[in-house]
Amino acid sequence: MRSAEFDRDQVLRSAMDAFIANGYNKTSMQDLKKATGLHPGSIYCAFQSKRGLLLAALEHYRDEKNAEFHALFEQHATVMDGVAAYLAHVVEECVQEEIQDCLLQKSLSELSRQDEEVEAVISQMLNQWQDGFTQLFEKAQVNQEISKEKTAQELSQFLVMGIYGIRTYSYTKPEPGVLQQLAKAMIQSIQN
Amino acid sequence: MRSAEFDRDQVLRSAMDAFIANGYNKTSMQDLKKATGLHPGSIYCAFQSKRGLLLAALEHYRDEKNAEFHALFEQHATVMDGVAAYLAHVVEECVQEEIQDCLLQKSLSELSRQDEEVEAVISQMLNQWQDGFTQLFEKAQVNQEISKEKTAQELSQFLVMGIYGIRTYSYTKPEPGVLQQLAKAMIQSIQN
DNA sequence: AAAGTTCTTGAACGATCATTCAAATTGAAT
DNA sequence: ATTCAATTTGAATGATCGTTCAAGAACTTT
Repeated sequence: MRSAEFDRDQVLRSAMDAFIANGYNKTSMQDLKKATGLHPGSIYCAFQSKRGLLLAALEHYRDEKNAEFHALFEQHATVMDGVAAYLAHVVEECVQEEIQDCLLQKSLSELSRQDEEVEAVISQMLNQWQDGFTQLFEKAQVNQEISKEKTAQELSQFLVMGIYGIRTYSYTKPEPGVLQQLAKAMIQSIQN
Repeated sequence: MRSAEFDRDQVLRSAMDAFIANGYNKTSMQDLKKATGLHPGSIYCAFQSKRGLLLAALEHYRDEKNAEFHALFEQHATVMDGVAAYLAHVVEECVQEEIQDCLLQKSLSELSRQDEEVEAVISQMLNQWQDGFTQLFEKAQVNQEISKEKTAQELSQFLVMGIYGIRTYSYTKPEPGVLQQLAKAMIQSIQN
């Protein structure tokens, strides 16, 4: 056997960035070659197709964000502190000059009516992500940090909706501070 | 002079549907020919380019939705009744089997980093739409229907964020009822 | 009815797309 | 050092893209 020469993580990170910047359909193999340093043949050898590379990039993105998620919530004593920090992080990503969309949200919007399998894969990833919030809200309710007026699942669904909304809102180039205000309003709504 | 044979509104409606179904980049001229009944030459004569057709379709969509907007709010005595009906309408669109995305939101997500002019045009349209909500909330505050704790603009921004979020959430194919619950939670958050 | 102008038609264009594959190169095994 | 198998390379492929344009059809005016 002879092992591949490229660094798989580095290639996937580059592919991720390219897909985020241009969207799936507008990212050509030439773009991917330039971004990853891999020639078409190598990409097809390693990932079967452009679509296969997207699926691998999606998994890589999921894993990266999952690690970020848990690292962030371990840094905060209360769940709501963590949620506030999480939303602040999302807003920070949105206001950056360099593109920092969510690969899952962007790909889902683009491909939801175009590729049922990719749609299902992304939906599952986003639901797993939401489940992470659900567990945190359950913990917060046990600790009497937040009320049990709404179920933990209802709260996580509402939070996820808000994050989708904030990310989309950022496309309309609002004045700086509007996104922070939206995040603040989301937290208030959850705490009531 | 000789007037064009096609019905402009009908052509734009067909183009709208095609762009919503496939996204801008994945809607080919062949698709548009099939959808509109117009041959490539006619499309280029009337709209300059595929991009020009998109811009015309966006305006048509804006006008249609604007009419819907005002018609709906005239049917309801209170502003919050109207908002509830509006959200119910959005949810209804989202759960339909046939595609009913918002052309503005979908196009903005796809083209925001790809075409600055289109991005600006869509952003302006969405801001106008938001301004409609702002005026309604101002009216509701004057009528003491809702509190003045938050400004009308803050409320409309929050509502628009929620609608973006609900539409995106619907891509993940949630159980029926979840979207209604999100809409209900949005209204509760606004009324507090 | 004839002429003139405009719209419609659809084939053709160059560019670019995702993908393939045979040749060249490389690393591991003998 | 030599052989073998795998990866890397990048040119070639067929398909499809948005766009153009010259010819034909149709409406309007004279």
